[in-house]
Amino acid sequence: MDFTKLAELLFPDVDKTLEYYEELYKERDLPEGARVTRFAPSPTGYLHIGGLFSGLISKLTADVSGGAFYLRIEDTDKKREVEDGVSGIVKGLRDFGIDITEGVTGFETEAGDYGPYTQSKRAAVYHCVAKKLVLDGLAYPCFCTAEEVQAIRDAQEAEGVLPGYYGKYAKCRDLSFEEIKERIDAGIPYVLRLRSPGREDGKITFDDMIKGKIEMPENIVDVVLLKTDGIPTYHFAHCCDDHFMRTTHVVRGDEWISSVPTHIQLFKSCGFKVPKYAHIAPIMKLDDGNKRKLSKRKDPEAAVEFYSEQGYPKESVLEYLYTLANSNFEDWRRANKDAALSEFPFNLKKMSVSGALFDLVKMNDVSKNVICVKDADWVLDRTLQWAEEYDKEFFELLSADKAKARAILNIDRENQKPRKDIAKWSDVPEYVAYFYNYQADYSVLPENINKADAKAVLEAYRDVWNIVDDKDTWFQKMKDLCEPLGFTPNVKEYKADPDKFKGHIGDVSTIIRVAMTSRTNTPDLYEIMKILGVDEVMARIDAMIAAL
RNA sequence: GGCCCGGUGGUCAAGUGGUCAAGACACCGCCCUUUCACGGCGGUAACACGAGUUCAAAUCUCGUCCGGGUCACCA
Repeated sequence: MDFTKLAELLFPDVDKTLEYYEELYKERDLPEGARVTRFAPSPTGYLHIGGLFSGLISKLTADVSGGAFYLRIEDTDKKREVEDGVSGIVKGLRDFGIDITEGVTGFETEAGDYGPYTQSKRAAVYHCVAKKLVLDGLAYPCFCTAEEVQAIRDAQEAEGVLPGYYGKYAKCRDLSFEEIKERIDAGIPYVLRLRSPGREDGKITFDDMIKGKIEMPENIVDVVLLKTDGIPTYHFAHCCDDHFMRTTHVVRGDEWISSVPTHIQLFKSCGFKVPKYAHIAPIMKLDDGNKRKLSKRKDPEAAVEFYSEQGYPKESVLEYLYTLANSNFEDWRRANKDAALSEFPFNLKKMSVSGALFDLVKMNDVSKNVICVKDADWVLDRTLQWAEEYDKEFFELLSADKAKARAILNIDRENQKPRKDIAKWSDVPEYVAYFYNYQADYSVLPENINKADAKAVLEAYRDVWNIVDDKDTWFQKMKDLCEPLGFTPNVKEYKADPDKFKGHIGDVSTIIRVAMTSRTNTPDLYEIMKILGVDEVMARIDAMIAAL
């Protein structure tokens, strides 16, 4: 067979050579050891938390090596296409700290010397490589219909042999030039297949940077390179793009691991250098006692949007993802409380081999630690940003009196003992609720406190409280209340002989706390009362007295 | 089913032949305390199972079981 004739028949429009592209997309000028990585999602408009994770790992891998990271859009599946599926992804990445400086940067925009970075715009490159493969006798057109391919598969299943288009089952593999030309002239659609050089019982080993050494059967299947419409399959596009974009390390989800033999074979067939692979385990969820991948359809927390809606600061999401990525991150964070995330010595080799369960409780803890050390302005600012988008009513409420809002959020903040009340901005409305539209609920008063005693405490307290008191005076007055009413200001004394007292200072303060807030757990009461103001404090005390 | 990968407390996990098997979250208790918190200290709780190799196995080998992934003109 004259492959030159075949190549011309199949690709009459390809006028460039491989050398042309080799020259166009030069080796990157980077220091020794620098890694080039990418994140390459489909433009579904939806960013999965697993995608964010994968993108983050990819970027970190490049960053710690002084390399490059870019975003490529893999839109070779027309069926999946959605209107502008790119912006949502770019925004999602940006919202959580991954700014794209190379590759696709938004709807119809991109940056960098290795573009276009959108696969649908790279047909010329794929066809050029495909032509070369045909020229080398490593690819051929296949005219089998979907039904025929399925029939082959069914027969193989019945026979109990490896399913797929290969060897003696590959009906179109050895068509003559004339047969091919006849069909093409007749307008019969065809795909381009790899003429796999794999041996039936060949083995291939490769070293995955996360999973380690893996041995697998060599690929023998004549995989599809170009679909009927001339668009490449993932496998072929991966090979061409990662070669010409000069990717050195392919970081991707481990669902790809089983196609590595195919990919390595493709790279070699094209005469390209095989990149290093790092396959990361997916983020899982516990469902009915079984682990499974977080699912776009079933799990709201799978979408990155969820974290925006809930109001998790991007810093928190990032910190949590870091803890999943490298388990020594938490130790590092404790030792470097103020260090920027970028200073963390991320190590691809320390990635977990199997999938971690996503733990929202842990995530909340991480987030509380992030938020508790920030100042009130930052907290107010972020809360307002969140509320403006997701809780308009609350936004209006806070905006109406920012000084008050700031004062509330500043209670017990900016001191040595920060509270950890807020994990996400959607916690704030509830957290500050008793300052606005107060609905009293005295049922929270602990059962060990007698109502008559509570009433007595409140009646006595309403006469002594004074908004101008400093904190020591304020507290002293509360203590002074204790003994005349049968309580003790000394907790130890109470514990030594509980029967001697009606309660201790903690109970007294709880009574007042409940009157003010209808809660038993709040930040500093002294500050709360100052913010409420004289009228409100008196009104709330009176209201509770009346209710008891 | 074939082929890969994995199985350490409820969760995330250190661990690479010799440790009374780290640490974090969650839970419980105590302490501190001028309330609430924060913090400190302590506790419950794990090497999937069975054989081997070895003086010695979470660690190496084999088998079993369980979990995950993948077998497209989807990525």
